[in-house]
Amino acid sequence: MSETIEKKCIEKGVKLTEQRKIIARVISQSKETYGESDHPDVDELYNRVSKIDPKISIATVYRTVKLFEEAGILVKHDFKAGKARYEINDDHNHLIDIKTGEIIEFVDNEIEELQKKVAEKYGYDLVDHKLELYGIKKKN
Amino acid sequence: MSETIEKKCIEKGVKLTEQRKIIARVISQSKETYGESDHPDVDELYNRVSKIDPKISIATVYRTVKLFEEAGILVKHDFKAGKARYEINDDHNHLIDIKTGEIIEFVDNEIEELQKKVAEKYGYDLVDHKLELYGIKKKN
DNA sequence: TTATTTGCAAACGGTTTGCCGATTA
DNA sequence: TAATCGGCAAACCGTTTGCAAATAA
Repeated sequence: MSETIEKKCIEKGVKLTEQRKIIARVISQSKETYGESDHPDVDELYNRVSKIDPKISIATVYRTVKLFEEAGILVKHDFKAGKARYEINDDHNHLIDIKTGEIIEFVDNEIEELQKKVAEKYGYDLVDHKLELYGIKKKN
Repeated sequence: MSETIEKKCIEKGVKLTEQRKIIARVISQSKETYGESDHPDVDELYNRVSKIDPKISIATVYRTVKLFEEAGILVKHDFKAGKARYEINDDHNHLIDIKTGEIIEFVDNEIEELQKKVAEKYGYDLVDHKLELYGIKKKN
């Protein structure tokens, strides 16, 4: 599981340097290591990467995530503007707990279908979409 | 139509100064003046406001849109991170043309319903949502 | 070798803030 | 009058970039 990004780099012809491999692994393993709702920002990524190789600079982290994004390997989120988060591009949506900040990932095919229909209706081909739900946990 | 924001300020107990009135009007009238797909960023807002009263500072524009947002009058968007846009909070979604940047507003009750269902499913009350579709215009 | 990548530190750009005089209730 | 607001300029902070050294093809 945790070499997904490296594989995709090879597929897409992205050169794999030592630094990029380390960054790729940190991202790939983030959920396994930190739990399902882990969505580290670039700074946090940099912290984790630093533990493996303290010589990697934050500029390299920024350059690398941007590179991976441009290759379609990662997607960028701005849940809270001013601090970008990147994660593997596997096309799910987010339900965000506005009290705790917890992030739940979900997929819903019905919604997906309707989105396509809306785009069609306006004469567009849907190439991407972003859906974020913000909620408060029910007490029961 | 174009005093909506002022009315809401009164309802919500937001003090209306001269500067705030001008900013409110510029926002209220943006679509009438600049067309349906007008989504000015703060800088552009500042430009338009300056034409009415050149003494209003950009700091005031920032403080005011934030104030209106906190009062629930405006919503903030970060379509392209790094440049916030504010518009009247009337709960529509956006279809964005990735080639031209054109922004189409739409509402779809079916999608809305499904969103609530998803939140429910995870034990949440939906309090807000953000849906952005990115598309390319079909040639036909 | 030739091209690409990295680390460093400085620059950038949108946004916020401290100060203090002006305005408002 | 007491409290809030607004203008200015400086600070802030996430992100990008120019440069020279290091690495890869």
